[in-house]
Amino acid sequence: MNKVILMGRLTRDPELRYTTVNNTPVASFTLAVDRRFARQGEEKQADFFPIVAWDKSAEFCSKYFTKGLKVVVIGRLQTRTWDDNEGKKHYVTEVVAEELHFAESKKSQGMGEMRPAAEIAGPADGFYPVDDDDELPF
Amino acid sequence: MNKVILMGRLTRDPELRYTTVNNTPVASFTLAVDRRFARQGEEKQADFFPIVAWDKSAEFCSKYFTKGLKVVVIGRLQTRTWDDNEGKKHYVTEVVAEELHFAESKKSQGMGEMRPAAEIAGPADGFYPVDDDDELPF
Amino acid sequence: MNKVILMGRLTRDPELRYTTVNNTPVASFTLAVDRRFARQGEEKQADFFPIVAWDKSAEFCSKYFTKGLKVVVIGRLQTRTWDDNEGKKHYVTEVVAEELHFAESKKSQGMGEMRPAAEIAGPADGFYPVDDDDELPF
Amino acid sequence: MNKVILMGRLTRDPELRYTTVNNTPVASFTLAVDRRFARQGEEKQADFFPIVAWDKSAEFCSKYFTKGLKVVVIGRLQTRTWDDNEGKKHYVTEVVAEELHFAESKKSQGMGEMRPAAEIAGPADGFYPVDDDDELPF
DNA sequence: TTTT
DNA sequence: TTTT
Repeated sequence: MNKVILMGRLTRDPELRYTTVNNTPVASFTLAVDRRFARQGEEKQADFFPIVAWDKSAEFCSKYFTKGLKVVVIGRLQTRTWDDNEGKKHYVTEVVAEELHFAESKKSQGMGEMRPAAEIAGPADGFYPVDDDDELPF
Repeated sequence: MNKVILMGRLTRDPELRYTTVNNTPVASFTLAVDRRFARQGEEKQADFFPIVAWDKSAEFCSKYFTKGLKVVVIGRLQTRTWDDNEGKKHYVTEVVAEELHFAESKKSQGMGEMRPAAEIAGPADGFYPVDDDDELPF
Repeated sequence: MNKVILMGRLTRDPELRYTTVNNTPVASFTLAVDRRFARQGEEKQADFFPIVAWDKSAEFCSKYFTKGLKVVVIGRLQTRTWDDNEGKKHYVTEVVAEELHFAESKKSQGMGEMRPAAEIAGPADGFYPVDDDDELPF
Repeated sequence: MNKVILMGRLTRDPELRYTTVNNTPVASFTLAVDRRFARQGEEKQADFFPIVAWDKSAEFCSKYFTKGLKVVVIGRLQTRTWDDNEGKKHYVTEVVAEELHFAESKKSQGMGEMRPAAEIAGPADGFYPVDDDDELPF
């Protein structure tokens, strides 16, 4: 069992790429999540987490998510390693999105009513993403 | 382990009461949670869940939550029984709130900027600051 | 957003049925979830929640889950109404399983190694259950 | 909102330390979380996440958790930076434990019956009884 | 650098 | 008996 639920704001527009092997869409962005309200009126703090979305959800992201938007990400924690140019191994912990939701009405963005976003899943998964985002009326 | 995470809107203002024994504040309201977007373009559906909050969180609720507001409730599922006037036993499943968050900016309610809601907890608990991570000894 | 995570024990073997319309498999059982450890050594308490599983997961349940087994259920809360024989409306809150996991090794049940159970989903959903439970080596 | 739920095994005994400032107990360990069953019969994979627990829960950890034990960790994701001996900044994402549960009976460890683990919380917090629901005023 |  |  491995479940993560985050609510926060995009620090930038999602970046959409495609895997070289299967041409699978992958989107990535960073989510700024406010820490719990500190009582003594200290300055507001946030954590920044890398989010990865695959396939339909990758496309969904890059289509509807923009810098500053408040969203909910439900997914799983995953670790990835990469080697820097000195050949040193680095460990990155990121959230693989399984569900994406809007967390505030987007009138300010001219997108009308808020609604739950599509249910999504990764490519290495046994189940496949729903495409109900295709029916989103905007 | 028993954890529930819901995002939805209050169907009415929270109702604040006090226990007869310890005069503990208890707030209750109903949360309307939209079902996932129905594919065939059916009418939008929602589930309605009874939420109970205690102590600080009870007071917090009744102070800042109002009918129609979109909030996130994190808590635990619990079952309660009560007897109706015919002496029949009824079973109610409700969510005992452990954390409450605003899920949209509340400009319309004249509260300015959105911010993370107070962290709340059970009756024997209070607010507490969360800057503990500064002290990591390694 | 609507997410529930429960760990507990089956109070009875799951009951498997089929919908009259599509012949969709539906399994149901009750999960006994211990309340948080009370400090003063009071008697142990539990809550009892109705769980519903659909399709592949329904079959998975009725095949591998038995009375007394400790499992983790991840899913969503849902409300259902039914009318009793006096024509009175009743509201039931139940958990629709989306993922099922074993929570303890099942040597005592003669099933060898423990492993994460299949990822599953409901029938009214846009995505469909994985069938990796077919590859479970028992 | 920031919630993580993980089930996995300790890769080593927890390490208990104390902050220099307040002498607050801090325990840390790594949790190996199996990835969802790989379909093509690939070798089993796991992710490894750093867990941090404070105060009561730190002591609880170091007392009852041991290498190889299967546990459930509920907490929040957090980012921390540290500088290596070359003065380079490193980013670590870790899980701050808010609740800890045993996920399997521990007969092999000579502890008799399995039971729900103690509920734990942040530094300014303590244990608390949870029989509050008896007092519902309605 | 990892657990069963 | 329900919210936008």
